[in-house]
Amino acid sequence: MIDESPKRAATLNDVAERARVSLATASKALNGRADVAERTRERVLAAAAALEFTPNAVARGLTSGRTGTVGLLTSDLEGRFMIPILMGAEDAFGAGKIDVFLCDARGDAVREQHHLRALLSRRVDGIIVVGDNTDPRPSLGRNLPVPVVYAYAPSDDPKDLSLTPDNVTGGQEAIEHLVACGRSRIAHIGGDPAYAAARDRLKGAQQALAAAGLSFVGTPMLSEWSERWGRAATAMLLDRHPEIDAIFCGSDQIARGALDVARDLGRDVPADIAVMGYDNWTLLAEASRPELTSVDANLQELGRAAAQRIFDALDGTQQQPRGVHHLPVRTVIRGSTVPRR
Amino acid sequence: MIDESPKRAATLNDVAERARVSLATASKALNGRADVAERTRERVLAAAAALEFTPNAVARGLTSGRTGTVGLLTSDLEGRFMIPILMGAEDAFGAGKIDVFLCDARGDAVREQHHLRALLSRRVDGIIVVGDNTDPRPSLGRNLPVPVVYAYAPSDDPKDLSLTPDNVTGGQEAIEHLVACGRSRIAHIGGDPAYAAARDRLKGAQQALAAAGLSFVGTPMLSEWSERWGRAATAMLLDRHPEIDAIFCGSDQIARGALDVARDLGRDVPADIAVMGYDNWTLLAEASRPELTSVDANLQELGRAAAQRIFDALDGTQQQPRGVHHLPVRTVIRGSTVPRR
DNA sequence: CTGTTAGCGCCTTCAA
DNA sequence: TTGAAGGCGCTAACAG
Repeated sequence: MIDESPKRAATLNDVAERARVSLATASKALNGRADVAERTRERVLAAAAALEFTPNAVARGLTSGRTGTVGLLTSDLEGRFMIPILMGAEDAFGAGKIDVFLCDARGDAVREQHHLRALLSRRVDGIIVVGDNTDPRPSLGRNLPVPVVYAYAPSDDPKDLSLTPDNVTGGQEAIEHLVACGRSRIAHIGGDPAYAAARDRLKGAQQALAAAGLSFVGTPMLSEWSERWGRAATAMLLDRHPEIDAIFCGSDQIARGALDVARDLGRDVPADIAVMGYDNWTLLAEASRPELTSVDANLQELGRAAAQRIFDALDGTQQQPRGVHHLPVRTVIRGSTVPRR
Repeated sequence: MIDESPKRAATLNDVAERARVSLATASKALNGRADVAERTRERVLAAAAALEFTPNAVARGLTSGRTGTVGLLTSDLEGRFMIPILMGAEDAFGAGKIDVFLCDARGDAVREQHHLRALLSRRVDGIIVVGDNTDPRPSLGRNLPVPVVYAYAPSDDPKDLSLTPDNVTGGQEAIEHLVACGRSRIAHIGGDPAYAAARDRLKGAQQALAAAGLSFVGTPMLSEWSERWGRAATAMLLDRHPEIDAIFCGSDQIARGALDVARDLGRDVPADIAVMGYDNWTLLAEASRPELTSVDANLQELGRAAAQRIFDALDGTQQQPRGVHHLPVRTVIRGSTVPRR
């Protein structure tokens, strides 16, 4: 007879009774503790199996104080940056025995506060706050009862721990790569200058140019994180400065627009003009013609690191580090800067 | 003196002591029950506020049997389809007082089983299983102790409840739109025929064509869900059948490739050729030149619906529905099929 | 080795 | 209107 109705989950008590032992003994047996006779343990395990016993982590958490649970508080799930970070964190935790509460605040402070309360009431062991840009964001506050790590968007409170990609170095590396490819007449098309990301990448690029005894051709153009802007800016650029031999773009979307216009105008990439993107959004980078060289922020690694910090804080052995940490990026080279052999 | 170290969360007992009432009274006062004197209630609330008391949902769940928690079991977080579904579900739940456990099985059955155990041990009130394609997937099994809803990828067990977009109707609507735009020499470039999505969309398209007394120009070409394939197929198509006046593509990526090649070959879109995509991935659709008409699967709505089914099951009032439900799609019209005025 | 007992934090009867 | 007591499922001392 197959029971199709959802059944009540078996409890440790049920197991104990079936195995004809006390509740405590059943607990010990199932938790693999030494002070249980082997035969007894077998009986208990058999009973547990027969009953499809699933230990109640909720009850367990009540006693231990640990729930084996962390909160992931994002400000915009849709954002392209959330996902890899979230994956990295989920990955690092999933390896162990921790589950992740996902909360999307939709960029709304009130909703965020609401979710924070909910997470605390569920007694999460830690919280990761994920932003969708690298501008500092308001801190959740000090002395919360659990460790908090800010990922991508740093907290505005230096007492908090924040992990964010190193956009300045990213800009540097981009220019260094272009220079290494023999380019010297380089232009820049960036994203919205209201974003720290746009400014930091530009800053790094300018530092690297100066170090190489160069400077940008024309004024760096910052406006919008869009393909459309990439197209418009490239058209202007090639019109005013036909001599440029490389464009460093502030995002892959912008770069994609640049590629399209360069092609329309009959310029060969990378022979005439090298084009670099930023973010290494493979979906765009690998679908481009030619494929796009881009700077990767290692977001999955960043998510993993954030999870690791939570672990560390839980172990409590180490002093919880503070401040904003800038994590390394890496340049992924493809056909838009180096011709295929 | 500011305490910077994480502090122990206050318990109901602390509140009761501070308010000089019994634990039971404090509980009643905080839960807004009637049988508490107004002055007493005020004292309790004040004490709770002073202590920043956050009720322990874990302990509460122990007694009530409900944890106010559901599991979201995805097979591939990266997948483009997860996110809107996940958002819809998170949205629907967030409106109430339910939090979501996110688990990414990485497409691995073993890991999925592992996560399932974890979710059950945490006594989630329900589970949503999200797939990244519309092919039937193995059921988690019958008579689990909680309600389960399959989203996007249906379960292979008809006794389960599955919500999946109606790709056949989507294909129909696409063709109907093209026909309404006055096109009659229509070709199809689809994705990987190993996917039900590719076959279903084609099937719907053929039905609609037949209904209009038409048939595809050339043989429908199915191969890969990529821009590259869109480019290659379009080049072949325009070479063999220069007379075609519309291309229905199985995805926005394919359509994007088609647009690019049409432009390269000097064809005007939409004047000479109308191009339709599928999925309404705004990132691609709105960045195209011209912007791309596409079929939207209403995934966020689908996620919301899945959440709603969990709610219904929890209320327990209604009989849990079963079987595969095909949810409606909608065509989003943009410049690639209808010229801007 | 095994079982008894006391909580973990909260809610819910049931008396007082 | 209040408070004492029991229990949710489990673990961690202690005794036996």
